Amino acid sequence: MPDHDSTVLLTRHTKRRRVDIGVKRTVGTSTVFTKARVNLFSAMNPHGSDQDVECSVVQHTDGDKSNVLRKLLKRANSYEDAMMPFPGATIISQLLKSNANKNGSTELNLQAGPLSSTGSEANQEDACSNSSRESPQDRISPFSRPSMSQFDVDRLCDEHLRAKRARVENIIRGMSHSPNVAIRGGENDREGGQQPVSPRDSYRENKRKQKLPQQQQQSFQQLATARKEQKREERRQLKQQLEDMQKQLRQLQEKFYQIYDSTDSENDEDGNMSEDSMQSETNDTRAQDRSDNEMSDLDPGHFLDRARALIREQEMAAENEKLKRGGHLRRGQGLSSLHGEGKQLAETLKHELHSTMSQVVDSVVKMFAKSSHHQLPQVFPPIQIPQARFAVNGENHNFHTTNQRLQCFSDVIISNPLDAFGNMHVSNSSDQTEALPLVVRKNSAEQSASTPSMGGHHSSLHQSPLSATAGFSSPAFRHPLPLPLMAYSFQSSLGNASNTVSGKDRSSPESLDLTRETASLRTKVSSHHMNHRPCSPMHPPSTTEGLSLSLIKSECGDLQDMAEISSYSGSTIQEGLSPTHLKKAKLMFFYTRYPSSNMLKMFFSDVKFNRCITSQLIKWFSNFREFYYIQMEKFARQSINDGVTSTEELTVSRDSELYRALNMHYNKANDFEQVPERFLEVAQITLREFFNAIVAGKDVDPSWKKAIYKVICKLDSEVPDVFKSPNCLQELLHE
DNA sequence: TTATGTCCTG
DNA sequence: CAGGACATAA
Repeated sequence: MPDHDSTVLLTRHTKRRRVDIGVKRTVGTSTVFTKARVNLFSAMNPHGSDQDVECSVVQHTDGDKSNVLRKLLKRANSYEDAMMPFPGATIISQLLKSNANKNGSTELNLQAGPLSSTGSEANQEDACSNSSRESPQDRISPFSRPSMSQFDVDRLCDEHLRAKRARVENIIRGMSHSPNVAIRGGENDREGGQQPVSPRDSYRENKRKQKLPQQQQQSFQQLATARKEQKREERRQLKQQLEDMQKQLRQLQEKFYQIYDSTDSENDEDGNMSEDSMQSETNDTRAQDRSDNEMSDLDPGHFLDRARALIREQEMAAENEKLKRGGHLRRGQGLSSLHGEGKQLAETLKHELHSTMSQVVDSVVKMFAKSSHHQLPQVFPPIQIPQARFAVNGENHNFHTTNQRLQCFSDVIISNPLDAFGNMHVSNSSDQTEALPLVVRKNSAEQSASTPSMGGHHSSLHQSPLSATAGFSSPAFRHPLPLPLMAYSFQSSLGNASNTVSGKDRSSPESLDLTRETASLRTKVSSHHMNHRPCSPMHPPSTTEGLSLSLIKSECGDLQDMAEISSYSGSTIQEGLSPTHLKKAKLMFFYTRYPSSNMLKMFFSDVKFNRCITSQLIKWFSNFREFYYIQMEKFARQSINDGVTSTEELTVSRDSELYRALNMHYNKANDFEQVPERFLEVAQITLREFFNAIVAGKDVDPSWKKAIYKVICKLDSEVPDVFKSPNCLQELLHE
């Protein structure tokens, strides 16, 4: 039984019919949650022991899930944290690290199972480090051969091996500039090789080395050299690409500066602006020098860094441009023609710049992803480096495919789906037809640069619900103008995405809260239509939890509907209901209390109807009626209390308080001056109906209002045709 | 099942 | 005003 049935209704005068039926209501998880919250937080139900047990179980699983999520988030954060101190760290090393973490966590989670209470963070960390500590002994390579256990043979191989290993490690070190990874690899190395070893240790070491049979070693050598070649080749390609990019950028910058010059010559107040542009130019050259220097020691991380830096520079330039334009605008000294021209050019340039940068970043990322895809599995499995920590319970997971690794990688990165939306939409920026606010661009550009696996590489990702929603929302974001329903659609896309992503758990309290949050924010988004984020990114844990657990039941969450919505993005038909529509609906309520959905479609012809719009409109009128009937009941009771005995005394005029209350609700600004007389009549009839029913004591019947509703629904009048016009409000209010 | 409506909550 | 739970008619 739901809580309000048991608690609230006790104190209520009006009993709902389904109070009785309520017994039938299944004890769904959601009600259990509600109950659990009541139990846990209000301690209002000290005797519900059975339910408490149930609740604790459910709560537990939920807690575990959120633990997992928190962990994932934390890992994602720690990934970013780790990135920060080591800007030179290669993506590969980071990838390895994140994978180590990721694998550790997922493995353990699988082990522990969702119901286990041991899935605590500390436990995981312990297990992780344990596995890494014990891995040298525990690891069993599939290539190991028992016949290599002879001590002499080992010794013969030893030096050879050592040389090879040194080479391999050089390669790895060349790839990874990350100090921590390098150090860790070194530690591992010293552990086994360079320190003076006791016989026992050396035995252990030899035992470990047996895991590399000679044949394997030979092929490994070949692989290493082949890989070197490959890397050189890719290096060349990347270098060339970067040079091309830089060339393009320089050209674009020159265009920019031409504009600067043309305006600067006319205005000497822009000294600091020129300085800024100079600075960015010097930054550019300096950075270029640096990158040229590092070109010989190329690694993909630098490409990304470089790309990011370039984006920032371009954005700075663009911003300066914008500021300058603003300045000119303010001064407005006959520059209007030049200004318009320049602005247009600037817009074009900005767009070009942005799309170029996106392409470049994407291609670099793709390159990198490809190279890592090829190289990782070849090089790393046989080498004894920290991936040993992947081994859990003697099982070696070094042989995970790169796809898996990348999947994990991206999983961690996309821990905040909202950010992911942002990324998606910006990585498609070739579609972008209008300049987005710089802040947004900057943010997302950086993000897209820092999420390499999200580029074209992960084709499966593009089939995912996430991308579906992104694909849906990006056209919406492209229209900065009236998109009030964006919130609605956004919410539905969230609901849909999470629905598909993680199954059918739609009963967490968080999800409810999230829904409310989005709901309450929805209207805000409506009025500030460019606010892309109904859910604050300030609370990634709750947001993400809400998303993945949530599975908001969304009435319009069908892909079909979303496709409908998106397919209409280009037309003049609005995708959603605006405050204007609400106002219009309220005015229509003066004529009709029970509009049919067909009628609504006729009168809101400027809205693209789908199921969700229809139900929203219907809901509006339902809410209007609710208010209307509440007022009626209130005034009826009031008049009874005031001693009114005959319905004849009950009249509704434009002066009456009842009318004022209603008018205040449906016509707040009172700018609609043609409230039909019929409305007053209907209101009066309703009031009398309520009065009679109450006097007759019918209100003891839980459904006593139904009879009244039946009467009232027949009193609808025709809505004037003016309301069919999309601009009816202007016509109605300014006549 | 779906569409619609009501009641309740926030 | 919106969402959820539920009822009910079609």
